[in-house]
Formats: sequence, C-alpha cells, structure tokens
Amino acid sequence: MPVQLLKITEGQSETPLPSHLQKKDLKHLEEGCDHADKYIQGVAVLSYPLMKLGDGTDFLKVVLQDLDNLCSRINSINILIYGKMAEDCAKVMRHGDIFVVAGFKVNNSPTAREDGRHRCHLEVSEEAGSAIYVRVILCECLNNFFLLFPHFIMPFQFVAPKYVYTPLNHLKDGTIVNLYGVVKFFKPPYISKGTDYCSVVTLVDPSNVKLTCTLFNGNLDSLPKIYKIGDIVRFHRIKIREYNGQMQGITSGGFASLTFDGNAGAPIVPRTSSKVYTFMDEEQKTIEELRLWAASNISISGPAAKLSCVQPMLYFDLTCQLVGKAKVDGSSFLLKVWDGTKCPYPTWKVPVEAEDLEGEKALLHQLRNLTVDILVYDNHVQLAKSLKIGSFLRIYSLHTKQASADSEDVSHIEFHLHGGTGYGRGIGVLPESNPDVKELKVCLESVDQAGSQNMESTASLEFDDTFSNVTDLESHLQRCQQLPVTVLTDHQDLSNTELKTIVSSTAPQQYRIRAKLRTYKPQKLHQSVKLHCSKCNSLQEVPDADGFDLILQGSAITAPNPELHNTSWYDSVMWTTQDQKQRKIAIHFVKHDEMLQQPEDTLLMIEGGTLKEIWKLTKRFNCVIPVRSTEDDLELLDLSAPFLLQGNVKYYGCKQCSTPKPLRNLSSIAAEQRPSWEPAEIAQVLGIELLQYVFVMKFTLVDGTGALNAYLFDHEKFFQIPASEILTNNFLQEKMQMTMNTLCPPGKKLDDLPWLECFIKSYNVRDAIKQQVYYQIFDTTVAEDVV
DNA sequence: TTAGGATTAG
Repeated sequence: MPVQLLKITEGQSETPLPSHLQKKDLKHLEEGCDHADKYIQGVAVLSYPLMKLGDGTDFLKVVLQDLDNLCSRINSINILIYGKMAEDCAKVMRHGDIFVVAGFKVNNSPTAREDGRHRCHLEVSEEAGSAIYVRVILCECLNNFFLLFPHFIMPFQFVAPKYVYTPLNHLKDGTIVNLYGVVKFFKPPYISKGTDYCSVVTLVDPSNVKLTCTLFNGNLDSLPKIYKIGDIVRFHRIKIREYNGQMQGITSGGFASLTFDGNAGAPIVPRTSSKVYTFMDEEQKTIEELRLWAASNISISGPAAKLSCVQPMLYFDLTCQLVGKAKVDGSSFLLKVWDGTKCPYPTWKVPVEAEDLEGEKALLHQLRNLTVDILVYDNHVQLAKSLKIGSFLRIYSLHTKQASADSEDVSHIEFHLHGGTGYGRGIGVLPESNPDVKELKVCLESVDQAGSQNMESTASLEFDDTFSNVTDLESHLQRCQQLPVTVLTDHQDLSNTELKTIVSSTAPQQYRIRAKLRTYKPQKLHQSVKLHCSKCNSLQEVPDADGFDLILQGSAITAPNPELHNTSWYDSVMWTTQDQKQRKIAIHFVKHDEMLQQPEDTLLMIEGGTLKEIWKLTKRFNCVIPVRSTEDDLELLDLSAPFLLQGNVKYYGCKQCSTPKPLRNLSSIAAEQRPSWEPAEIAQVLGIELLQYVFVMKFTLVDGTGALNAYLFDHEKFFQIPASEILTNNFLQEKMQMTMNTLCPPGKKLDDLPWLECFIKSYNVRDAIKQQVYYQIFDTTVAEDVV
C-alpha cells in the first residue's frame, strides 16, 4: 500500500521505514536528480481539500514543514499528490501528522514567489513509484508538540483554495490578480526580440471591458494554448499595470493559464502545459456561463477557410498539414502545405533547389496538385524552420495575393505570410487532439484512401473532392458571361461602336462599347489609389505612414507654447510623457457655443503626438488636426503630412495650390449652428486645396475586332467604393479585388471572360515629340449583382 | 528585456 500509517510514541517509530530509503534534507533538493530511494520528512501544516483535475485525476495538495526549522516558510514545501494516492492520503491524514514522502519527483514550484515556500515542489503518485508514510503522533506527543510550538495552532487549519477572480472592470494598477476572459484577439506565440516567446492576448468579459495582456515565457509551452477567437482563458497571478491610460496585463512570476474551447457544448477540458492545476465544479460553471455570454456577444471565428474557397486578396486562417519545407533566402522560407481540398485558381510554385526541399519525396509528388506554397517572411522564418514535417498547423492571417509574371498573361494566386505580427499574423502548431485537426485528418485520409485506390489518376480524385466548389465557381462565372458585368449610368440610347472603328477614328469623341477586360494594371490594386488635385490636375502617390511619422517626430522637438493655450475658441490640456523622452503633448479642443462638444462631434488639434496617439484619437474624436506652435500662433505641419484625420481617412492638401491660412479660421465653422466639420469646408477655411483620392487604372479592352487601353479615373462611382477608404479598410480591399476577379477572372481564356458595357471618350495628348490619343472610361459602373 | 493588437506591398 503506497500510503502507510506508522505509529510513533515518544518520538520513536514502532514500525521502521524501509532500510533502503535515505533521508534528503529540504535544503539539498534539486531538480533532475534521481529521488527514487530518497525521502523527506515534515509535519503537515496545511492541506487543501481533495479535488479532481480537469482529466478526472484525484489531486491533493499538502504543505509540509521541516521539523528542524518550524518557524520559516522557506522551510516548508508543497507536496502534490496525484491519483489514488491522493484519495488514500486524504482519508488518513490529519494536521500535525508527520509525513514521510519517498520516491518523489522534484520540480520548480510556480507559486514559490507568492507563497514564500520552497522554490521546488514534490510530485508523487503511485504510478511514479512513490510512497507516503504518515506517522500518527499519539496524544501525549501531540500535546508536547503544541506546548513547544504554540504558534502553529493557527496554520493547523483546513484552507479552502482561495482563488478570487477579478472581473475586468475591477482591475487596479499594480495588483496581481486571477481572472477569466473570452479571447477577443490574440497573437500566437512568436519569438520576441528579447529572450522569450511572446503572445499578446486581448480578453473581454461580461463587464464588457477589454484587457490586452502581453505574456512572455522562455518556454513556448508555458504560454496559453489559444487556437481561435472565442477561446476562454483562466489566468492566475497576472500582473496588472496601467499603460497609455489603459489597464494592461503582463506575466508575473508564477503566471499560469488554462485555455478552454469557447463553443457551448464542447467538452470542458483545459489546455495547459502545467501538470499541476486546480479545477473544480464551480469553475466548470464559470466556463459554461462565459460560453453562453460569448455566444451572443463575441463573433467567434467560424470554420476556417479551406483552400478550395480561397479568393485572391484575402487574409484568412488556414488549418493545414505541413508536407514540405525549404529555405529560400535570408528573409523568406517556404512551407508546402495541404488541407485535402484544391485551390480553384492556378497557384504559384516557389522555385527552390531540390536538395533544399525537406519532406517525403513520394508524398510531395503525389500531392503536388493539392499542396500550396506559402512563403513566410522575416520574423516567422525561425519558427517555420523548426516546424516538423507532418505536423498540423494553423497559419494566421495568411495573405492570398493575385499576381501575374510579366511574361505571362494568366494570373495566379500567391500565399504570403508577411513579416510582423499585426492582426495576429503567425504560425501555431495544433495538437492532434484539436477538434479541427481531427476533422482535417478525416478529410486528408479520405483523399489518401482514394489516392491509394487510384494512384494513376490523382487528377480525378482532386476534381471529385472539390467538385461542389468548382461548380459554384462555374455557375457564378456563367452568370457573368450572360449579362454584362458593368452597366452605363447614362447614354443608354446610344448604340455600340466596335473597337476597330474607334482606334481608327480621330479624337475627341465619345462611344458606347461592349468589350472584354483582357487585363488591367496595376494588378496590385492598392497601387491604383492616387491623390488628385482638381486645380492643377496633378496626380501623386498617397504618402506612407513613415513620412508622416518623421514629420511628427520633427515637430515634437519644439514643445507646445503655453501662451497659445486656452483661447476663446478652444480649451487646451498639456501633459508630459512618463518615459525617458519626457515628451510634451498638447491637445486643443475646439469649442462650440463656448462649450465642449461630445467627442464624436469634436474637432481637436494636437501638438507633439505620435502616429499611434493620433490614430487612437481619431477612433474617439470626429476630427484631428496635427499642429505645432510658433511664437505667436498654432500652424499646420508640412503638407506632406495629412492636414486632417477623420475616421480612417487622412486628408492631404496640394503643396502647389494651397496657401495655408491661420487655424483660427476654424472658429468660423465652430460658430455655425451645427458644425459639421466637413473636410472640404475645413480645407477651404484653412486655405488648403484638398486632394481627392482616386482609383487610376488601365484597362486593356478587346471585342474581337480590336483592342485599346482605356483609363479608369474613379472617385467612387465605378466600383461603388470610396477610393479614400480603400487603403485602410480590408473589407473594401477584398470587395474591390472580388469585383476585379469577376470582371477579369484569373486563369480564364478569352472566350470565358464576361462582357463589359462601357462609355469611353477619346482625347488628344500632345507632348514634345508627338500627339497621342487616349481613352477614358466614364459614366459606367459595376453591375449591381457583381458588387 | 521582449511588446504594449490595429496587416504587406516581397
């Protein structure tokens, strides 16, 4: 029997311990040594109720105090007893009993910092060959004990595990708390620039407060095993700090986590690397309640997209199996994966040296039409290299991009995992127990089986496997071939002119045409967005954020001038950042009727802010104008920076045509009955010639009689998407790409392309050398059922 | 220490 009662009287044991056991001193405990023949001895000063772990194993935690030093907590140690031994021990033990624990495993105690006990704990179970001898102290001995050590009366109490969980709206700076939350966002663990892995997790709970936690650990396994949005986590001992005016969670010593599937009805099995954790019925109830709350308050990610459903220009999470991998260059690495379905578009193959390609050659060949090549970049390379062939992966925020090589006419789809961790971009390894992996394996095995029955014809099995998806696509395309995918918004009474006739005619003229879109430029649609000045007719690229950042940094060198604060038309606040830079930031809130407006109606001016701070302000306030102080007035920054930010849109002014006027001119708008803060009106009073966002594209149109290149110059009318929002709105980017895929489906022959109805005008452009005829599309829009 | 959510543009 692993738990034995030994009777002792007057300090002498009636039954001796087995002779092979040697006593080990608490001071000399070390991890990793063989403790099969060792025992430690101590008095039980604390015991927790017997409980069941997540997998049903009985568990008992007992604290033993070294008999040689009864006063110091550092001489007490946590004993974690598993299985039947826990049950047996709970039956016989009393506080004050002397325990002899033999054949234990020593591990670091995650709670040592918190409970002040020994830095290690002991793990014992029958399976590990452990034994516990409980020395029952007879009455007189016990009396002597209490006489000698009266201060031990207090610790001799049952202590229920006291884990208090703090709701997210009750968090306080500088505390260490336990909490539950539903995962609203997460970055799968990645290698940080320091020494640890890092994972960022944003939680919400029914208080509707968000908490972003930054978790570090040198051991990948010790970070929460979160696989999707909606997972539920329990964090123990997370430190709360204030950062940028918001509460933030960060790992503290002894941090521990459990993760649960967030779907109501799924088994409640905690995912954790820790063998030691408590999980009681009450906590099960908490998970169920959070699942119910999350079901109606969080958009839990649905089944991840399959390769058969991918569209170009999407960011999506792919659950797949790794079939091959290869080095490409210093900053990129190739992963060859499959998910049992076939991508409906031609996919790119990344050229690599045969000897660099790891993976089973026969399988790589057999699955060559089902695997896709994913190029991972920069910070993901190191992790990608370490992945094992055959492992199951979830690749987060994988980007599909449509591209065509210069020499090819037909475009293909590329899969990129770009550098950085924005939007949770990264790679996670899923365990075989994961429900999505189980489902994936069923799918892969069915393809494998079909493959082994018919090795000669992998093509037919691939077709069968994705037949429904292919037919969906075909029927969509058929519809596109019957009806024109663009329509005229005017001039419907005109009849069509053949392209052959148009190209042989003189300009300027206007025509109605019916043609197919053979190809278009730029293929990277984000490159089609330009800024246009309607006064000087110039076109320019949209400046990138780095340039804006530099201008902000430059202007932050000059501190705000306090003499310009709090005027008749704005109220000012100023503060200094807590970091080393001691940066001064001033915000001037423009008043209406001498009162501040609601944030969503407010225009504010900011001095000394960073890109991120400005971006955050635009989330809450209607308009943000970055400014700087001069000796006697506030002024706009250089016009390479946006002069106004509203929502996601940055508004720019034309450098040539603008004559900036004093900012106090804004007070005239503020004095209106209901200031609307329209960008055009703001630009006007500030002497700014507002640049308009436009799509500029070149369409190569054909109709069987001829071909011509026509320019599309569109603010919003053609795509029914505002050009001003496309760069910052992923949904609109996808929508535009899908529209282009309908107008010009990738990988299709000319016969299969849909018809476009367009109105075009020809015009002459004369340069120093010659005169040329150009064509521009106008009064045309994408058909309603295509958008 | 690391990162502190807010896509790349290869």
